[in-house]
Amino acid sequence: MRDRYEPGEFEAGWRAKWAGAGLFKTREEEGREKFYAADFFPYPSGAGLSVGHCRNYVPTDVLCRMKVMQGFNVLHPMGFDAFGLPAEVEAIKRKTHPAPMIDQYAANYRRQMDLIGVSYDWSRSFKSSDPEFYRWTQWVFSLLYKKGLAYRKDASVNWCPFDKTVLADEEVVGGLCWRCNNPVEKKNVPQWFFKITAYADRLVDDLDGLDWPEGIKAQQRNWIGRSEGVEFEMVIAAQNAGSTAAEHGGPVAQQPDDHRSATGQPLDDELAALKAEVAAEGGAGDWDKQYKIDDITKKLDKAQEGLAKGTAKFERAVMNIKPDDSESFQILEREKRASFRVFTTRIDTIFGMTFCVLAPEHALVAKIFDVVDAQRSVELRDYIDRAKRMSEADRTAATREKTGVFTGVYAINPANGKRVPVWIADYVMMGYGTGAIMAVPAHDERDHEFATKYGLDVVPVIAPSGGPVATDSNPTATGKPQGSLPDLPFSTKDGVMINSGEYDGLTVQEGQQKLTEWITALGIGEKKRNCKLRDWLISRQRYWGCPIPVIHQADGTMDVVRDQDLPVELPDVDRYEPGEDGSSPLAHIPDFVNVTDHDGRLGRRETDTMGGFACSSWYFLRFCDPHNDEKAWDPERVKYWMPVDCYVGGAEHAVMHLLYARFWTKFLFDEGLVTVQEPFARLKNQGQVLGRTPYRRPKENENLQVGEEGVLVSYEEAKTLPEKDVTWRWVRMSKSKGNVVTPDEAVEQFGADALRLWELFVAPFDADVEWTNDGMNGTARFLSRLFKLAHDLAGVYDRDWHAKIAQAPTDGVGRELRRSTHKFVAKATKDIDGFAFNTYVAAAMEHLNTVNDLLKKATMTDAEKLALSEMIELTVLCLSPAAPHTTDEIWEGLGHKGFTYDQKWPTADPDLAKDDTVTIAVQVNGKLRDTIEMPADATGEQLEAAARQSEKAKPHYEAMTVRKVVVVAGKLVNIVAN
RNA sequence: GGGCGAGUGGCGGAAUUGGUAGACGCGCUGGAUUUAGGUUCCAGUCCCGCGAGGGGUGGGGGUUCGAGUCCCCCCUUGCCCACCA
Repeated sequence: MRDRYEPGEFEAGWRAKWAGAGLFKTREEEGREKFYAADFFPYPSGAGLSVGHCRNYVPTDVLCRMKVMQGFNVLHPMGFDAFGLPAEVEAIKRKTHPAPMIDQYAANYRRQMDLIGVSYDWSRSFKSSDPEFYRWTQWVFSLLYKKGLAYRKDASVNWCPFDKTVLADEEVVGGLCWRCNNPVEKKNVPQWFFKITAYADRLVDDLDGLDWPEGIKAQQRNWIGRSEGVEFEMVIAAQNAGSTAAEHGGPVAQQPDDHRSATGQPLDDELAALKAEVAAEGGAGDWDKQYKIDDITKKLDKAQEGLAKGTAKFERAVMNIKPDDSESFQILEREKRASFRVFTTRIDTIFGMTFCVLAPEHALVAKIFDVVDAQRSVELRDYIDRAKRMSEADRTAATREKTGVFTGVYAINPANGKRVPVWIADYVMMGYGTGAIMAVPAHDERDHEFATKYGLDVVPVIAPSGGPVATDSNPTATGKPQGSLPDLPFSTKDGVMINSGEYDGLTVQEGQQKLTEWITALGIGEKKRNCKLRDWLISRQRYWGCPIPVIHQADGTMDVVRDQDLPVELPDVDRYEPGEDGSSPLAHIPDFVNVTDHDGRLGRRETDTMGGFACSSWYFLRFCDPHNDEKAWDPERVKYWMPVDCYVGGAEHAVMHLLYARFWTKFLFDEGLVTVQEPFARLKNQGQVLGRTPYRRPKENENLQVGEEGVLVSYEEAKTLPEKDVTWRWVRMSKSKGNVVTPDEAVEQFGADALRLWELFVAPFDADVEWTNDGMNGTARFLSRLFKLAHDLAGVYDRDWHAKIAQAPTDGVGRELRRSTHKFVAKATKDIDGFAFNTYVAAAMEHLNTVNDLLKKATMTDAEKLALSEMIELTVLCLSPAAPHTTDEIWEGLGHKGFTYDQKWPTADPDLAKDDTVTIAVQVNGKLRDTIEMPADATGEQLEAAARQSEKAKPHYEAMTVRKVVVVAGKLVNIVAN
């Protein structure tokens, strides 16, 4: 047996033997538990793998290898996310076709993955661009289409003029394209969407049951952005066409409204009972009951058609418009109830509404043109046109000052009957809620900024908790008004209502409930949940993607391609560049476009393709049954393997891939095609690997991009520059930064197992790493020590140790060896399961150090020889997942045939691992003064007695009175004295 | 601005979850072996102090017999989201 780690001599040989034996072929044997682990579906970039990718693949591999040894049926597949923009862009740049290019890149990825010994079952591998795969992507599309969850509509979409493609919302980062960082524009074209919003509630609610990093769950919740509030109707009041700006928001005489009377309508018993329950519970927080109440209320309202609308109460509260003879008013009258709806999460602040804002795209804006004078109409048009032209980036720039324009019309605040001016401003987004808001400048920063700029009223209606504050409507309250309110605006929910009529004094929570009840009873509003999440824009006007399987008929209708006619194959063409106008290249291929459907009708194929995230939304299902050409999968196979027990990849996919895959899985669950509602039971994000990257100072007259602090240079150039002009920064490894360390070079220099161990050991799994090769010296050294130890013990190794060791004496060095061995077995098992790979490797090193120390004391008794046999065998097996080449080499050197991968994972004996003496800390007043060795099972009395004997501790309390002695079994004795 | 996280030797990081801070490794220092070393082995390595001892986990307070760990305030920093009503 070799006595040192010489990776060049044996590692490649073992990889060949593993492949030859089909070692990593998935087993589906009866009577074993299953374990499905997957790494994120990688796009095979031309740059190849870096040591950063390995930080994803090696830990998963270690876990899978242990699970195999523990007797699980393990599914550990790998495939390639071949379709999509990155591949197409690269192919265009290299003036080649994406298909052969991707094949070449994927082959290189596979070569590199094999090089570091990852145990993928390549017999299950596929690329998303294989027709045998995307046939079923199209099939899922057709299922979604049939359920109304895939639809086509004209949409203002994110358009990247540089990449000439439409982007999903998730692909727009700060108004810039996620791929090329160019500003994204708005463009109005027909597009395909998946109705992910229909699943928004479940996508939020089901996060709770997932073993995922909390940060990722929070990001998904935040992205979906569910919020609960009230949506209600605001009715337009007119004003004189020639009225002055001074009238904006000017107070009008308040009508003595009786809000509560509106709730006095007859209620059915159930409703009354529910309300009583809510009241009994303190009245706050129980949304489920609230929803029930709302439901019943709505039904009641419908049953008694017009109850609310027909009542005088309603007329008084809502149609409280000052009679006025202006032409505009008459038009509005004719329109009958010109109105708009607003959404608020703070209905409790409704009395503080001093104006309303419509998004420039709001439908009501067109009507307003008709009722305002010519000059104002020009102003409005001008503002709206400018808003439309503006890019998303400009419009949403956080630093931008708010702009807006008064429409000339007013709406009625239903709470107090006051007229409030209606403005148009682009800080209100058409895509969220109703595209219109009630503005409460006292308690909303954005509204406050706007109100300040345009001189609109600010009326505080909440006083933070800490005592009632005197107000107009409650002048006798005990608190002093002056200085009691913090600077406006503030948005606390921990406060009481003021300036709110009969609601004064209620807490925010009480107010929300009462006002919601009131506005619901009034019939102009109801509780509502809103989401920031929008439907998933899936179509791309690009070549390199999965074709959307739809045929447009001559009569303007659409048909989805029949299952038996799938796949709609991507035509093999020479030219596939996108058109300048944003049209799909497929649209220019007559053979593709013109189609005769199964009924013999002439039609036109849909020429859009799907964005790459469609493929990655179900590939993990295909791995369960990858070669099925009858169906996308056999439900039995998917039922067996799903869910993915452990899913590993980078945190950058927190919202896109992971949200889409969850959506498809839920949809397929609803269709009865899969048995799980969630695809990934456990998710782990590895930390990023950063490479040392040189930047030089900008030269004179050289402009830096915003956010850049220097000019990126190559290592070669950095060497030629004076030291003071170069700053080294840690930047994520990428080809473009020139800071990539490849596994190829690391394996060449240090060996695959040294690389694997270093990937595990370098830092906690989820921590970012500033990569240096130096550490691999340490892991290679460790492997050499392991070889040396095995080499030296080969002569005493008795492979029948197991049968004999029970009879051997259990004391001295032999006992110590066994203790260290079993401690390591326990630690390795626990740490691998817990993704604590760094401490797993550290424990192996510590164990080896202990063994080497013990060996110096050993006299090679029979008992010691057996303990050493056990030690070397179990140590090798427990290191097999991390350093498989090395352990197989040693295994063979010890006289075994086959692979450690096929061996049974050792089980630790807790009795053997247990210490029989422990070091007890002797503290005086919490300060360490001495340590004493005691039997592990010593009683508290014995510990205290021994501690009191300590000569080192005595001087520190002799002169004092001992007040108490704290004894912690197995840990310490603390003598408290003063 | 919001959400989540993190601050421990020269460096990466350990710490049984409130119980001996610095495991393990890198680097460094000294020694041995070697023709040589990007080799191997041995010893040392938180700071101050000759010493007994003292100080020490970003800073300040608190709870406790005892705090890296829990609570409050502050500072620094990473990532994600960002006019979402």
